[in-house]
Amino acid sequence: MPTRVIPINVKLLRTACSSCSLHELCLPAGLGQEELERLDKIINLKRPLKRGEYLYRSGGELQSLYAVRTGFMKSCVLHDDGREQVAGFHMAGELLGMDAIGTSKHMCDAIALEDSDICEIPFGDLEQLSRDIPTLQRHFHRIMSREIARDYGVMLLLGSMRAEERLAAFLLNLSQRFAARGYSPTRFILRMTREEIGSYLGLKLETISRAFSHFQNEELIAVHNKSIELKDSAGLRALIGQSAGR
Amino acid sequence: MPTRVIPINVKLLRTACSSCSLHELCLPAGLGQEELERLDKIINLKRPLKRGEYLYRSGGELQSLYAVRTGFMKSCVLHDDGREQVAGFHMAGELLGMDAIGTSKHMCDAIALEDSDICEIPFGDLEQLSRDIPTLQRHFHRIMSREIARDYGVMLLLGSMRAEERLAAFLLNLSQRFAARGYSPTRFILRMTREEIGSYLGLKLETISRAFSHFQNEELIAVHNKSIELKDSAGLRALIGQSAGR
DNA sequence: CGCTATCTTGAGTAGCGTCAAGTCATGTGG
DNA sequence: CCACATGACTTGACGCTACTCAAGATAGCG
Repeated sequence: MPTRVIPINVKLLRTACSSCSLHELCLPAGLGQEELERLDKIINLKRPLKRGEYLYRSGGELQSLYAVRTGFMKSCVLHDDGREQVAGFHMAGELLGMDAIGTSKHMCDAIALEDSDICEIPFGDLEQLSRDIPTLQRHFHRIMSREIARDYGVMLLLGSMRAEERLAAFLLNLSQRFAARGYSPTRFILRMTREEIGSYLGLKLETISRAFSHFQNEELIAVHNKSIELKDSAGLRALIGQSAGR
Repeated sequence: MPTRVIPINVKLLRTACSSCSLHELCLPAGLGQEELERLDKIINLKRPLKRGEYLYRSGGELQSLYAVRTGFMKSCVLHDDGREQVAGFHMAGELLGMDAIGTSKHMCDAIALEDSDICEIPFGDLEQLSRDIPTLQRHFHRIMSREIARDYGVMLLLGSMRAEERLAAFLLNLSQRFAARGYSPTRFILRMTREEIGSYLGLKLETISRAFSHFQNEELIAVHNKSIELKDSAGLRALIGQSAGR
């Protein structure tokens, strides 16, 4: 028996938003059947990404926006001097690449943290279609706006929270996003390393590790390697804003 | 002689993007004459804001987006626990309020840092019009995307730069934005307090003050109260990325 | 089964925050 | 026009948080 999967013809592969369990979370939210089919026509399913593979690279030309269908991605901003920072983690139903519309060049790398399926949405087609379908236009604007709102939240976190507050906020945010996808809000697997969490939160990996240990001692969470159980979400929530803050 | 200016009828006041010196920086960039006139029809000039006045408040319903015509604004994100952080400073030609499209509620306060004139763009009208005018649609998307890209830059700054790097990056950013508006890139007046700069950069006002003094000793800048002269922009640029970084 | 990446924990330190005192600029009312 | 009040800024001394460096444990992968 062959151990390799037969290669898939990328071009011909058609997703069907209409049959995707995420369609109420993702770009097509709110569309009717006929509109869904029109959207389906412009969307391609990319070759699945293996863990560690790039979806796009900083500096690359914007072709498409991408939606995570399954899996887990991160985006990393790069500074000239080689510094690098995780700007976001993306799970199923979330849209990537919107930072590139302004300049037509991606300003970050997008990398798979686990094997992932990605829907490709050619941007020109999307703009065209959203002129015809006001609901789609409206929802696309909402998605971009939510990204801005999320960024403001991260800025608040980075600029005014101390280490343990940041980590608590991060865990609660993950929990809420898992819940929205029908997964347990209290037990989940971290797809990223301590270093990546640290990078996202503006902290060093040792600080993340210590904070995990401390939360565990306080019985707020249970950690075993990458698996997390939130044992006292309310406690975590209470922890945010307690420390005087900067 | 009356010392008070005669009140202006807010509703009837019509701006004219076509005659605005900022129109190539602002929303109408790239539009033709006829399109400009259609955009003019949906835009109102608000009553001028006095220093300290709110343009909108966190939690308020989204009605319109706003463009700064003259003056200087800040937006402040509020955290439940009362913490507050400056999320951005906005100068002429820049658009405010895009964070609210996702939820229909503003997630920050917008406050005038000096007397300012503001153009009001009813959001529903803008969506409508941008379906008719692809150039406008495209440019609106670019503006939202640029806001996302800017936010990523701020996240990088907050997450991975030390105090003096942050301030240097901030000064260079202001310089470049003044230059784009035809003002001197090397001499300008800070419209905000040290505390507001600190809040934006995730630092305390004392740290800002010390960094200014240090830059002055190094002859990178000259500071007198709120007026700044950049004496060695290259030096400031070199300073970013030198210190080991986090 | 061994190699490597990842994680944990400890000890020492640097950078920035905190607190405090004092200067300076701006505006107000007498 | 000056005296005074107020807010903004500067500077110093000290302390705490999170970083750095280092050693060892653990897990995942080939």
